[in-house]
Amino acid sequence: MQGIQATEVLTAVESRLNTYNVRYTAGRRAVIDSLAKSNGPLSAAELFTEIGLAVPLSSLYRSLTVLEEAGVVARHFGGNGLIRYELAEWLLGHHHHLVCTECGSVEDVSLPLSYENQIHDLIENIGRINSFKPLSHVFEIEGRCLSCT
Amino acid sequence: MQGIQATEVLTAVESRLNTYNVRYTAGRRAVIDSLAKSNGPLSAAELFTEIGLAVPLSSLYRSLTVLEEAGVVARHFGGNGLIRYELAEWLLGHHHHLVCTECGSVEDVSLPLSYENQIHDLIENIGRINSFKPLSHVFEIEGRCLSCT
DNA sequence: TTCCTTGCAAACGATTTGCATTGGA
DNA sequence: TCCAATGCAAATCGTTTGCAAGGAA
Repeated sequence: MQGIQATEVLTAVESRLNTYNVRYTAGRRAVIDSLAKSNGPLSAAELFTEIGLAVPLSSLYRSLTVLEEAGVVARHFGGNGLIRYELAEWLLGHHHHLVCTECGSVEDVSLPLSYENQIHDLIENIGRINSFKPLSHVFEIEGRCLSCT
Repeated sequence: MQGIQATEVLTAVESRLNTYNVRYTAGRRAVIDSLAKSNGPLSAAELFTEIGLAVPLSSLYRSLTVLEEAGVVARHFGGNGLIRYELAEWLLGHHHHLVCTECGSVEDVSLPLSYENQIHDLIENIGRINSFKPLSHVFEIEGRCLSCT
C-alpha cells in the first residue's frame, strides 16, 4: 500500500475538505470511516447497512457526490454493473481489484512494482499503436476468492 | 481479430440459435446486424437509436437477454456505469477496450499475442500470490481517442 | 392448435432532486 | 446570522415484467 497510514487518512481528508470549503460533518465522517475500514470498494447499499440507518440513502448519495468532487472518494464501475466507492488513490495507494464471481465481493490488491511497470509499458505501447492517449486503466481479475473456492 | 469473418457471423449466429431453439426474428437480426457493424460495444440506448424506432426498447432488452442466454451476445459492464453489449468472444475474437473519457465511445482493440501472453502470466502470478483462482479479467484503457485529442 | 415472440403500459431498483428544516461557523 | 447540509417525499433513469395480441411451425 503506497497510500498514507490509516490513522492519517482522517486528518488528510479533513484538511483537504477544509481547502474545498466542504464541512466534515457526522454523515460524511461516517462514509469516510466505513471506506477507510473496508479492504475493498463498497456500493451505496453496502455503505448504508454498514453505517446503520442513521443516515438516509439520499444523504448518503449526496455525501458521496460531494466527497468525490472534493477528490477524497472515487467512484468505481466494476464488473456485475454495480457502482462502488472507495477512497481516492492518493489516500489508498494505487491498487487493483480481485472480484469474486461467486459472492460478489471485491478485494483490493497491490501489485509488486515490477508488475505495475509491465502494465504501464504495455499500456503505453498499446496507446502508441492505436493513436490513443492513455490516461488511466481498469485492470480487474475475476475469479473465486479464498472462501468461495 | 481472431473471430470469424463478418460475413460468416450471421450464418454462425443462425445455426447457433437453431440448436438453442431460438428463432432468428427480424428484431433479433437487427440487433446482431448492428453489433456486427459496430467496432465497439453498444448500450441499449445506442442500439435503439441505431436500429431505428422500429423495435421498442422493451423488445430490444428481451432480444438482448435471449441472445445472451444463447451465447451469441455478451454483456459488458464498463466505465461510466453503462451496460454495453457486444458479440460473444467466439464471434468477435478476444479483445480489449479503449474507452474515451471525453466522448464516452468504446473501441475494440486486439493486442499482439506477446502482449496477451504477458497479461496472462501476470494474472496467473497475481492469483498465486493472493490465493485467488482467476477465471477472467477486465483490462480497459481509458484516455482520449483520436477525434477527442 | 400450440408455443414463441412482440408491443404496450405498468412496475421496479438505483440514484437524483425540490423544498422546507436543521445545524454549524 | 447566514449559508451549507439534511431529511423526506417525489421525480427520474435504465431496465424488467405482466398481460393480451400477433405470428411461425
